[in-house]
Amino acid sequence: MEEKYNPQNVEEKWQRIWEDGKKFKATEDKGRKKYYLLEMFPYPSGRIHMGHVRNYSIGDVLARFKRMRGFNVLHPMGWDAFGMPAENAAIQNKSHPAKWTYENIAYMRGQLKKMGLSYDWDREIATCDLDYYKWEQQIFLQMFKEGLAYKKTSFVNWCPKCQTVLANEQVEDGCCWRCDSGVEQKELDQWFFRITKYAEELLENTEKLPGWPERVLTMQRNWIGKSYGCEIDFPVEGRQAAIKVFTTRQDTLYGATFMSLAPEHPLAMELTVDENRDKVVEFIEKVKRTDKLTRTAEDFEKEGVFTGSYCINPVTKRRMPVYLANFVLTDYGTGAVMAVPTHDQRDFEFARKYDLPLQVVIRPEDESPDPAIMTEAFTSEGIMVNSGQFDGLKSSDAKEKIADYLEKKGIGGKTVNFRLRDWGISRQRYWGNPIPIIYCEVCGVVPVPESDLPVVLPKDAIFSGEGGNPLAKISSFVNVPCPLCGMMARRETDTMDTFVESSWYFLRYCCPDFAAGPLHKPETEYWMPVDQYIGGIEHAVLHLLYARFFTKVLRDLGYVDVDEPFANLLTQGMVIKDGAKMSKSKGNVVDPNALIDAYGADTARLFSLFAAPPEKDLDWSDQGVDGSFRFLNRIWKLVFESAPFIVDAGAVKPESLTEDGKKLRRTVHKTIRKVTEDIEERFHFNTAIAAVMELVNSINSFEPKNLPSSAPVLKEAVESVILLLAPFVPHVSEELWESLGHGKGIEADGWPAYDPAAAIEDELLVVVQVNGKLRVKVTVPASASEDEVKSAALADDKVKSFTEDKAVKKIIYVPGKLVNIVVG
RNA sequence: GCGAGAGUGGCGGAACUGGCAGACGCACUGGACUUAGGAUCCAGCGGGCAACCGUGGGGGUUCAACUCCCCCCUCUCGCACCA
Repeated sequence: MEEKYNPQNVEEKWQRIWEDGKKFKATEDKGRKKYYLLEMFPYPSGRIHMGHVRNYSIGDVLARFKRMRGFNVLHPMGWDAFGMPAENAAIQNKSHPAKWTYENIAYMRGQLKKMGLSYDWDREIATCDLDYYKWEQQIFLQMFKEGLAYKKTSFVNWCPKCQTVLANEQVEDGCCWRCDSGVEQKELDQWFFRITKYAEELLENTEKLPGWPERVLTMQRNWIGKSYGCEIDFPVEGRQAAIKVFTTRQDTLYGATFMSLAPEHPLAMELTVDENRDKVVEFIEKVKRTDKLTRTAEDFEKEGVFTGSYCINPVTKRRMPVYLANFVLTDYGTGAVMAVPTHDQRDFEFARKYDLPLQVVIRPEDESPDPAIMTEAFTSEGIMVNSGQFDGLKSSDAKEKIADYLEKKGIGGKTVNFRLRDWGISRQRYWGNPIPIIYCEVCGVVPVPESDLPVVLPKDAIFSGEGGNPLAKISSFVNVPCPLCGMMARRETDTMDTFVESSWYFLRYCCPDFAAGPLHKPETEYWMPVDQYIGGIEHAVLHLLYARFFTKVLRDLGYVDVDEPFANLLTQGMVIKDGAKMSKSKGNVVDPNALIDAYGADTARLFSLFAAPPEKDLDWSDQGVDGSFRFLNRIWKLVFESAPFIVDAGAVKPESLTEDGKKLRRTVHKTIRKVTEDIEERFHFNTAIAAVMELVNSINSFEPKNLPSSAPVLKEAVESVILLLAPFVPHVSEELWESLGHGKGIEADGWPAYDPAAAIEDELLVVVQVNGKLRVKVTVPASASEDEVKSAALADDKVKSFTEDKAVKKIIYVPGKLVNIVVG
C-alpha cells in the first residue's frame, strides 16, 4: 500500500479487475432474490455531463449496495440512439447520422467506464442497432393488427420553406427556428398509437404504485384527466343535424346562450351562411397560421366569428348563435363548447367582446348578480335560479339531477371524458425506426409481412437539410412491390418517434441477445419488473406514461406478464451552478473529464452524492469537491496508519472492552444502522455519508490506538468505514479493503451487520424544558424510571431557578428524550 | 390561467411519526508545524454585552411548531386555454 492516495492508479487497477473478471455480469438464478436496477439511458449527444454523473452515481450506489446485501443484481446500460441531433450534425458536418452516433457512443462508453459504474456491459443496447429496432417493427405490426396502431389526419406545425414538421420547441414567436419563415398548421396523415384504450387502466394503476413519488403520480393523473360530465345534443335550427357538446357543468345548461365550435370542427363550414363565408374563411385561415404554442399562450386574445346559423338550447329552447372560437380545441371533448358566459370566464370575455346575451342560472347564497353589471363570471357553486324545475337546488345537487333528466328526455346523458389523446408517432425524419408499411394503389395500406422484416434503414441518404425527409428521396427504398399483389407500390417514409424505443428497452435488457423475437419470457419473467428506476423529473409524464402503456400492450400481446414496468421510481433533481442549470449558453458547465482527471472518479461520485439528497437540485461547488477529495485522503491516511495494529487483530470481545472502546463500538453500530436505513429506505446518501464522516471523526479521536487491547475494536471500526463507503467510492474502498488482507473483493464479503446489543446506550441525555424552553440537559442511567428522570430534572439547580416560587402545573415526559415542566 | 414543488447561518445542507434548530461539509478566523503552504493538525464559527431573539411574512392549535391549520409573499419546474 502506498503512503499517499493516488486515485488514478487505484481506479485503473480496479476497473481492470472488474472488467477482466466480469464482476457485474448478471445471470438468471432462481435460487437468488433478483434486483433489477435501471437508470434512464442517455442520448449519445457527444459527452456525458454532470446530470449523467449524478444519475449514474446514484444508481451505482444502489447496485453495489444491493449486491453487498446478497441480491442478484441486473444493472444494464445502453443508448437512446435515434433522434434529431444526429441528423442535424450530419447536415452540419456533411457526414452521416450513424457515424456521428456510433462515435459518440464509443466515446461516452469510455467516459462511463472511467466512472467505475458497475454495469453488465454484455447487455448493452443501442436503439439504432438493427438488432433492436427490427423487433420494434414486429411489435408495431402486431399493434397494427390489433388496431392499436392506426392512421388518421391531424394538424402539425409546418415550415413551408424547410418542408418539415416542427415540434413546439422548434417554433419561436410563430416562426421556424432555423429559417425564420412563418409556421403554418398543416393537416397530415399520421400514425398513432391508441394509448386512450388504456386510459382507464393507466389511471387506476397509479393507485398501485406506492413506490413512485406522489407528485409524479399526480402529474400523470392530471395528464390522463378523467372527468365526469354530460354529452348534450343541441339541435341546429332548420336542419336535421345536432351539435354534440361535452360539459362538466351541466348545472349551467339553462344559462347557455351561444355555441362555440373549434375552427377545425367538421360542421364549421357547413353551418356558415353565404354572406358570412368570406369572414369565416378568413378566420379559419388566420387560426391555421397560428402555431399551437401561440394559440395556447396565456395572453392569447380570444377571438371568434359568427357562422350565421343558430342551434337550440334543448331545455330553454333559446336560439343560440353558433360561433367559431380560436380557444376551442378540436382534440378535447367534442370540439364544441356550450357557452355559459355568466359562469365561465372565457365565455364571459367572449360574450362581452361580441355583445352576446348573459343569463344568470346560479347565484351565491346571499346575492343576485345582475348580468348588466357583472365584471367576471361566477364560477363557484351556488343556488340554482332561472333553471325551471331545478330552481332552488344547490348547483352541486343539480348536476346529478340534470344529468338524469337529460337521459330521460333523450337529449344527452352522463359520460366520462379523458384529456389523454392518442400518441402520434409519425416523424418525417431519416434517423429513426422506419414504419413497416407499404401503400399500394390497389390493395391500400399493406403491413410489411413479418417474414419480410426488417425494413432496414438505408445508408445512402443525402443530408442537405432541405426538402424534407431524406428517406423519401431514396427511390430504392421508396419504390417496392406490393407484398399482396406484386404491383409497384410506395413504402412509408415516416419513422417512429424516438419515445417508442425508450418505451420497451428495459424489457429487452432482460434478453438482449434473444434472436427469435423481441422478448424471451423466461428472462423477462425472472427480471421484471424493474425494482428501481432512476431518472430526471422532466420525464414525469411522457416517457414514463408511454413506457407504462407499452408494458400493458406487450402484456396483452403475450410477451410479458407484469402490468407495470417500474415498481419504484426515484426522480433526481437538476445540477445547478451559480444559480442556473448547467448549460453551454450560460458558460457554467463543469466537464466530468476534467474533474475525473484532477481528482478521480471516486471524488466526483462522492461529491455529487454528498452535496444534496437525490431528489433535490444539486448546487455545484468546486470547493465542495476539494472537501470530498480531502475526506478520501483522510480515510486513506487512517487506514495506512492503523493497518500495522489491526491487520492481525481478532474479533471484538464485548466483555473485555474499555469504556472508550465500548463507546467507539456503539458509534460503529449506530452508524451501520443509520447508513443502511438511509440508503435502503430514503435514498438520503448525503446523510449516510455525513454519518460515516462522523464515525471517522470518532475513530480519529479514539485513544490509544497502538495498544493490543484496542486493536479488535479499532479494526472493526476501520473496516466498517471501508465497507459502508464501498457503494459510494468503490475503487478506493476495494484498495483499502485489500490492503487490510481481504482477498475476495468487497462485494463478496458483504455489507456489515448491525448488532443491536453493541448500540445500546448505558446513559441517556435528557432535555429539560421549563414552559417549553430548553433550560438544561441531564444525564441519567438508561434504566432510570419516569419518576427518577423527573426528580433528576427538578433537582437541577438551573431548573430550580426557573421553577422556585411558581406552582408546577404539569410535567410532560417523553421517554428517553425530554422532560417539560409547566409552571404558572 | 391550470398543475406540481420549494423557501432554515456567509454557502450546500441536517433535524425521519410535533420533542435539543443548524448534524456533516464548505468558506472564514485564530493557533501549531514550517524555507514555504492553496498540505496537515488543533481550536472557534446564527444574531445579541445580556435577558433573550432566530427556520420567507402574519395569525392560530399545542406543555412544546422548521414540522400541523388559515391567510399572504417570493422563487423553481411542467403544461395540451381541458369546457
